[in-house]
Amino acid sequence: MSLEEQKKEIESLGLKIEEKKKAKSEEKLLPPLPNAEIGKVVTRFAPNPDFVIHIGNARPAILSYEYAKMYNGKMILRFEDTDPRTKTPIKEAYDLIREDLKWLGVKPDEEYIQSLRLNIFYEIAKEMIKKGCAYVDKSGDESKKLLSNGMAPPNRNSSPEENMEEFEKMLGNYYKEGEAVLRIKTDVNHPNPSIRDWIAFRLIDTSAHPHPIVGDKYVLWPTYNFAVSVDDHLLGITHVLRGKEHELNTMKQEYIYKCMNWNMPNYIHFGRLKLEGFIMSKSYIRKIMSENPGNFLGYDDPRFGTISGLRRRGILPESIKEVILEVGIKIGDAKLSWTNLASVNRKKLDPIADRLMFVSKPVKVTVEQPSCIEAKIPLHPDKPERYRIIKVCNGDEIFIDENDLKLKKFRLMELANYEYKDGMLKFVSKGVQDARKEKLQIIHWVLAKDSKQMLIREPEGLQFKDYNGIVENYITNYNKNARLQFLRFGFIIIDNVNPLIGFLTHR
RNA sequence: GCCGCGGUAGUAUAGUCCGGUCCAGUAUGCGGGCCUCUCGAGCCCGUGACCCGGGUUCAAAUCCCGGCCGCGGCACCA
Repeated sequence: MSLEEQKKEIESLGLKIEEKKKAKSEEKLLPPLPNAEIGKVVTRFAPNPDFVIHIGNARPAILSYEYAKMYNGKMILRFEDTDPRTKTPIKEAYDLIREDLKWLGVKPDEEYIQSLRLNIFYEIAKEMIKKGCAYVDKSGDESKKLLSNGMAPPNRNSSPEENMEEFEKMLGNYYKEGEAVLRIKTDVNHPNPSIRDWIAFRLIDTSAHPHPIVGDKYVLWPTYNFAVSVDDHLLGITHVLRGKEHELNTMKQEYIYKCMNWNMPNYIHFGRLKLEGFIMSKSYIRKIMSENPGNFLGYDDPRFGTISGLRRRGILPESIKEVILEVGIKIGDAKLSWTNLASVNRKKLDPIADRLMFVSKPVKVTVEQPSCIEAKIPLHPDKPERYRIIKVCNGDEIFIDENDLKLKKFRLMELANYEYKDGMLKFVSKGVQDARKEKLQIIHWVLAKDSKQMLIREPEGLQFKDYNGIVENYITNYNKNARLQFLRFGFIIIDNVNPLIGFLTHR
């Protein structure tokens, strides 16, 4: 069978599995959304493009997409890149996030980039100033102090006209960073100090901190809560699915909706999602990568909990989707166990991964047998029509795992039964029945003259456990990213073809 | 410290709103068996949980109060 045919085969198989799984996950429906009407639900996934996304971000992304689909609505991707200074967006991150979403099967209907919408935010800000809902505050830390004591900053009662003039000055580069902010009038006595007249716009010196998309074109930038409220409304978002770290933001945003007389979307806040044993934190990943350059393979290092890391490790997007749907929208935190993800993934991999033999602790032994034997070994136990033939003759050298050799007597899978004596592998009998009768262990093996060296790396926390082993030469029929099962070893993914390097996805 | 929110087996989740059908379902893990020329998959059996203490009630995982534990927020970050 040609490689092309094989691919088709796998695809057709993969599709079947997909269908099977779909039927299953349709049984497990997501709970209904409040106030949701078929055809009218609009959700959004709004990442900050300052890094790649991880499995925790995948939760709002997948749920937003799935709910939109469930209600025949639409889902919007919105890049929230309104801080060129402390959370500076990375130019490449926009595409990397798009790629990760595509891989996850999340297909947004529309896409927006907030840094390209600043004029819209300015217009809404002006409306709010006219309505007396916002004011320009030039008192810096003094205002902060006053507010924390429940008192009004000096400019709080300026007229809309005065504020408009000041706002234009902010826009016109009249003030420097830190000299003026636009505040939303809330309640200076609100029990939570951070809600008291929160800041909607601040000045950022973009000549010193250029934005990756708009450079130094703008100095006046909206804060998260302002930009989010305006865009959620303007883009017609009906349901916001986000982490519980935003609960307070929802309260802040309410003031905008009230002032503008807009209807608030429905909010669903869920808990934090962690993947046991994986690093997810952007800042920590960045830190260890810069502290140990050369020790990590990139943001897609299989030891990281990033989407690209899991992909590179060999996890299937359907597996991620399945566990995310399983976790659902509970407010409580969830620690996904790796065993669980691995088990879900294994079941999806099992029918599509070809089986090959790889000896992780190879010992070379010579066989002694009366004649040549041809082993016809299926590439997959369920598909006996796809196979390779390995011919073994007297005097050939074979690699066997050091632990298996201790068994002394065993069956080489699909070949024959042998006894290890005097440093030689002596032929005993051929039939598998004999092996069964004697309860011989069936072990894997690799014919030396038909083999390749391969490095398999098992991610273990921040380390790799490396296996410098020997694999069948047949592996050259597969490309980078091919997923295989090495018999009695585990599921692997080919990361590099020359030299041969793979990652152990899981056992 | 202050504000808010949670706590079902090792892990994840169903049930909690509208108390009885829950001596708590499912998946995974673990133990055993079957099947299989893999230590994978599949099939079967088993194991294992309502944070603690009070209260309300004929009846509480479900309602109320207190405690303990955990999480989130308290930015000119998102």
